[in-house]
Amino acid sequence: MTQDGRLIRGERTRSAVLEQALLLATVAGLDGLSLSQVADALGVSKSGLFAHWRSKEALQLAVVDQARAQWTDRVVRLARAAPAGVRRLWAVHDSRLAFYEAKVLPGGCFFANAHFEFNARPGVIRDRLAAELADWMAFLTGLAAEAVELGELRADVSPGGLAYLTESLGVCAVMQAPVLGAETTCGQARRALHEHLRAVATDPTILPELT
Amino acid sequence: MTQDGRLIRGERTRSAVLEQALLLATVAGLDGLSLSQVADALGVSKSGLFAHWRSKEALQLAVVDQARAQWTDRVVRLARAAPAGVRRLWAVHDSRLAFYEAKVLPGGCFFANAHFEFNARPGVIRDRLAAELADWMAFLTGLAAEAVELGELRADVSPGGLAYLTESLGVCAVMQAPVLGAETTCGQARRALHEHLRAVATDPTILPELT
DNA sequence: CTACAAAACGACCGACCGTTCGTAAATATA
DNA sequence: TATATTTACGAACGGTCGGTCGTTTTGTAG
Repeated sequence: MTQDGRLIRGERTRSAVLEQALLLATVAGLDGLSLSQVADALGVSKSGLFAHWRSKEALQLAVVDQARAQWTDRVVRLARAAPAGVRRLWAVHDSRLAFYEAKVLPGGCFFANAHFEFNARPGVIRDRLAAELADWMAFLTGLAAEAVELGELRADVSPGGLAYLTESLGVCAVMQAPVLGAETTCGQARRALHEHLRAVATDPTILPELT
Repeated sequence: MTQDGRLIRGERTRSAVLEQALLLATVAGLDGLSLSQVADALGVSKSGLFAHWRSKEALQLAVVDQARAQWTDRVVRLARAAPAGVRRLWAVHDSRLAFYEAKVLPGGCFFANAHFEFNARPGVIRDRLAAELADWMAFLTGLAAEAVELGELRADVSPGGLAYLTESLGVCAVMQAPVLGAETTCGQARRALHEHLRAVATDPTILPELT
């Protein structure tokens, strides 16, 4: 290990592997991910991967971390710029759809893909994905509850129900993207939540107009 | 071939294989499906499968047919009993969620799983899945349009938007099922669409109460 | 009973999988 | 420069995969 703060060699390849593995996993699936393909794509040896992770499963868990970090950076962080309440909830929805439209990941959404892949496969990975989903839903529910407390949404709005609706529209958008095109389906997801929020907001003009 | 109408041996094993393959595919994925496992589960030889389908891909396409037939029988057919219009749209949503709750398929929803699995994998299977999804969305949109024409929904309701919302809630329900339990998540999906339909219906009492 | 065709089988193939292990190169410390 | 440690490598292993082929069983028709 170096004494200064520079990235040592191992850490550089480690993050390069994770980045590449995330890309491949969103296409081939987290389980369908092939260590040979990851290694070949980076020009490193397959056996070298086992110096960083003791097994394929350990690498898969690290990929989940990588996806979470990317999601936090590209979706959650952007939304924190919006003022708390209904506008922040909308910002999350919007930047999430923008993330899909930007096609950062060739396979659409890592978490959606992984959830359906491990739906019926108990184990460490499914538990981890479940925890991530619970976190995410709690985050959305918290945003909705905040909007109610601020008086920006009608008092009879259920934060959990609104979070569920928001998540539903996002998931469906990425599912239909390959069929209808990401722009079309993300547009539908935007319009649907926009209309719904305007309908349950105390001040319908609080949201920006949809272009 | 027999001269009477009885099922000959080949057809019986053929349908038994498809049934078993559908079960396994919803867990391991349509691509992760193993011919050896299918054969072993039925006590037949793997090589015998190639007498019915020339390749794994051909079997996979047949499994899609099988899933479609099951879906039509367990979801669409039930809904046709409801009167046309908003009540039929609701019946589709309700029987679909009941199908999930009944846990007929151990992996949740075959189509949802398959869509996310093949999201970024062009080819015959993805094209087929895309066609199925297009059919399904057209079906939902038609139901919504019918409800508008009958005057049961406000005239400014977009049939496509309503269909998208309905599909979203269903997909998200099956995605979250392993985390929160199918009953909880299907309940949320029911409540969400029920509220929405009551809000946009010309006569809010047209739908049955939610128990 | 014989003849024939549909159906199923067992053995085998090459390819790829995740994993192990002994060794060599690269980089740090002294 | 010499040493120690991290990092990466090539070769090989057992196992599973989809797929092929020749043979045998099964069920019907004549």
